[in-house]
Amino acid sequence: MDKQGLGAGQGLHARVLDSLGPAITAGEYPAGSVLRTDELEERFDVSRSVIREAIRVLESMNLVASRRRVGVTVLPADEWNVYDPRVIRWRLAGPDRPRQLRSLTVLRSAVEPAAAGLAALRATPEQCAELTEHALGMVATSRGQQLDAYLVHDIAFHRVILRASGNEMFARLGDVVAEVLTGRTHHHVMFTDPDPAAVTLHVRVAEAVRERDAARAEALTREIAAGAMAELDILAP
Amino acid sequence: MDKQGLGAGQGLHARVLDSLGPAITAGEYPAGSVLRTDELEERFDVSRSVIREAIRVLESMNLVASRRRVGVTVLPADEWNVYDPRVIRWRLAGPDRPRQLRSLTVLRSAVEPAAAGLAALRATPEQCAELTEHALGMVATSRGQQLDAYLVHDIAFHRVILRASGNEMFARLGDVVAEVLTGRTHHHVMFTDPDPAAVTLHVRVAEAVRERDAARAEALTREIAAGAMAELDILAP
DNA sequence: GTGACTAAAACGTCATACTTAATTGGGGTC
DNA sequence: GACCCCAATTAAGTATGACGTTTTAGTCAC
Repeated sequence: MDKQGLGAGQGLHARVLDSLGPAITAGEYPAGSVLRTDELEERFDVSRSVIREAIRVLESMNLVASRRRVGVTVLPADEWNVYDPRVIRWRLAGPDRPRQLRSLTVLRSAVEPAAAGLAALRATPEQCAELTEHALGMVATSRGQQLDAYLVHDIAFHRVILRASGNEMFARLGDVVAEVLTGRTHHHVMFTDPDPAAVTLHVRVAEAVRERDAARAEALTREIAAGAMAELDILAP
Repeated sequence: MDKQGLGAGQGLHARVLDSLGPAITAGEYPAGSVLRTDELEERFDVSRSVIREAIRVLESMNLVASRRRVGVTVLPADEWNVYDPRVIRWRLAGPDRPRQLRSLTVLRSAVEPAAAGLAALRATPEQCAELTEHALGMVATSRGQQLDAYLVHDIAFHRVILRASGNEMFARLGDVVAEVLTGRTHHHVMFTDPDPAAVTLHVRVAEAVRERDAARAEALTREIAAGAMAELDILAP
């Protein structure tokens, strides 16, 4: 997977970050809470430079704001850079994971159909092949408790769609989709095999893209998205 | 506007950041370029701490990666955290502004209709009022070279829609939309008054939301988005 | 030619001294 | 008693020197 985000990278500042970030996004420090550098310094038993660098990163995510004479104050949640991959991951690991999963799924539902439509227009032959390959992979692993293998193909499929759209903003949501799909499989603990209807839809999307049928690719992807929302009891708008 | 992003905040590290960030996103340092801290230290005439903190922030945006013995290397553009507000602003200020504007407009076109649909279901009476107020403001300022006043209402209108959707991921795109709209007005230098059709559409969206007609709000917003894409010669999918 | 060992280069960490800005509170004036 | 101004305090910001760690590259022996 990706390098940043998971596990305490290397370096002390990353360790501090991976302790403070989740704590803040989990709401352990309510908005307005104050962190003092020297207190953290003692708490983590590291030097000031390390704390300062961690704080700078948190500040760049808009999780905190640092002001002289007052300290580092935690910002309200609606100011956080919620598109930052690490913030997303921290929040998905924390208590408001369900809420976060819903938000992200709604975002997916808006973006992926559009991406699929564009992909139908712009996908390269290689990307079409990848798409077909992963759709077939999903079919092959859709029965008999092969959830992990299925997940791999599912993630890859959506990643290719987003990348093939040719839009960099869409492409960058690949990690988000991966997190959501992983979360769904592992948390919502699906002991049951995937919905066959969803599997079929993926195959048909791959077909539509291959045939350059943008409208159909978009509509089919919208159906996939509707299914994902239904799973989370989100009313279909 | 927002605190972070514009102008060299306060503090030396912010000044370094506002010099390096735009340079990197502008492609002045091709992917793989190496920056050495002591070189930067001398170049900006600041201490190591300052450089290191700036580097940490660039690293958190995935613009660079720092490795021992080799230095700070610039990452390829497709790894950047393109949703970071500062990255967005830097890129909009740089040479690939047109490309960036297109990407963001396509993103808007995917997100805003969905947001409008949700807003119709969830907007509070206050938000409905704000919406109407800004739509009327747009009407009032749509003639006679009042582009700046018009822009204010336009931005506010779209911000309310995104916020009223009740989805935090959508809400956070308010700044992006603001940048795009501002960019369109100031760069694409519109000497002409806004398109009357677009103005009318905004009024009708406000109506639809007030009347809780999600489908209509979504469809009308889709029309607005199509107009924005047409302005940039993006083929409507 | 292959292997291991060594040396150097760059970032990473620590400790400390000093600077700057903002808040607080006291004292003075009206 | 209310208000304003100034100074003291506090915590972040900056600078600097020393040392640790990792990675690359080069050399030397076999």
